[in-house]
Amino acid sequence: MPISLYNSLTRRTEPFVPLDPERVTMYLCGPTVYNFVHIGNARGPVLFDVLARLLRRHFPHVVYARNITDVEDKINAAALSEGVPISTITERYAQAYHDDMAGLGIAPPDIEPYATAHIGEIIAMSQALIADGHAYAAEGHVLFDVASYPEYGALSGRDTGELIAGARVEVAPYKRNPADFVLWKPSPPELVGWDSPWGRGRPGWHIECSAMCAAQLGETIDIHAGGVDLLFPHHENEIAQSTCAHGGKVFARWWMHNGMLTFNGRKMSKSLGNVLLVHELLQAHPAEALRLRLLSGHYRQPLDWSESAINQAIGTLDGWYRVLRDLAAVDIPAGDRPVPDRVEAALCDDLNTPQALAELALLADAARQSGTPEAKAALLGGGAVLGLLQQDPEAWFKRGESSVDAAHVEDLLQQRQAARAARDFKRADAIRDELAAMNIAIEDGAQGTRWSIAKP
RNA sequence: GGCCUGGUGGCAGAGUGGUCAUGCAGCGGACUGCAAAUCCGCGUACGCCGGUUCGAUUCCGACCUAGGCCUCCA
Repeated sequence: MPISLYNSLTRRTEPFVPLDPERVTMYLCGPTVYNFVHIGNARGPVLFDVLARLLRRHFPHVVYARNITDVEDKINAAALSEGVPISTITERYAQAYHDDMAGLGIAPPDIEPYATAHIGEIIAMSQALIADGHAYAAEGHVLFDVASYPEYGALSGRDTGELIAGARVEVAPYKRNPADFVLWKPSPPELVGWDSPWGRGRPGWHIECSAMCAAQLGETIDIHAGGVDLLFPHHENEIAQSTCAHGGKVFARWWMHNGMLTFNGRKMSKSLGNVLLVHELLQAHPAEALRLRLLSGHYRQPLDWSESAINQAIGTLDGWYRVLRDLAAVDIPAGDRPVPDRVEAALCDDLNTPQALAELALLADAARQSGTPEAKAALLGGGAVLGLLQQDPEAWFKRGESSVDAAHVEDLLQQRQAARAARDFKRADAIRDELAAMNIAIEDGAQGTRWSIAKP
């Protein structure tokens, strides 16, 4: 089944054909580790995790890199305000990031390059750009000369003249052109810095990704992904740097951009301060519900986040897990869960996760009605490619169980059963009310009475 | 101001030139001691106005409106 992906560069959905089918390369712009990440930051990692899994099913060798930006001015600011070295900040938040990603069921990338481990490459790339007339040094800075690259603006659909006319870019006296951007900048003694041909300094943000891509994946990569907010200027600048540094070679063959997550209709961002942190959400909600919500809209569309949206996701998962619980006796070995064609087809169609979820709902329905091992295997297989339905159903329904006294619940259920047998329904209902007050929901079925946490 | 996306039933959210999205919630019925779950059934959905067409939610144009980027940002 061929994969088609929308390419931001051509603005069309095109059949995905890697440069080298034996080695498919993908890069996602990772976090700058100066703070906890919010749920909007997690949208890309979740989506491109699903994409990486899809690619791995189609190609024998996929190299997926997601970087850690561990040198950047915001890190410096955080380190300064806490009075600690930047490594204290970056190590703390890189660890938090890993915890958050794992919490959301995101598989680690194959490679996780750190910017500070690529300073040599960054300097070398800057030197190469200067040597070829694409960059210049001025007052301890190195700047990319936008005028030297006529294709600049191809990704974002802007032309250089328009950018200059925009006049909202920083105008610094050492810039030849207001649109020129920094590759290297000087560091005062109190800030982290590395020796370079231009004095002690630190890299600009854009070139870090270019250097890490080239070092880890090669000069031309198949897919470069990130949020649309990075499309300009970050990705535009990456293209300019990498293309010019590599003799005009195509930098990334596919550009993929996920839409923004909004909260109350506004983009969720640290600078706006309307953020919901992943590690806090993970404490309050089941991880799969967060993941389902992130996958429930098409990746290129904006997606709004709300409490009710999470509750809807929980309701959906309840239904699916109920099917699995009813089929608990049917054992499906982990290796015997094929990916259903219709789920695969949806994902192959430009990663249409909402369609894949609709297919999953139909599979759940089929499994509920037929109860066959094949149907259960299909449901599990479909869930797995989306990172859903990975838990034991009992665990799903009894999450948060530690807060209740299970023995006491069982005791009450036995008392209720006795009352029912004696046709003392008033007493039975009173016990049910008592359980409800304890946040326990019960269900009488052919196999006896089940209980679960009503609102974990 | 420039560039770009969207506006689908109570909510979420795909998709398509001409019978179906799907999920959550709701309503009616069956089942159940009653619930829950399950099963059956239900709701004149496609911003507004024109145009193209035998036929448009789907194509084209205008308008209204929401959001993103143009500055750090996933």
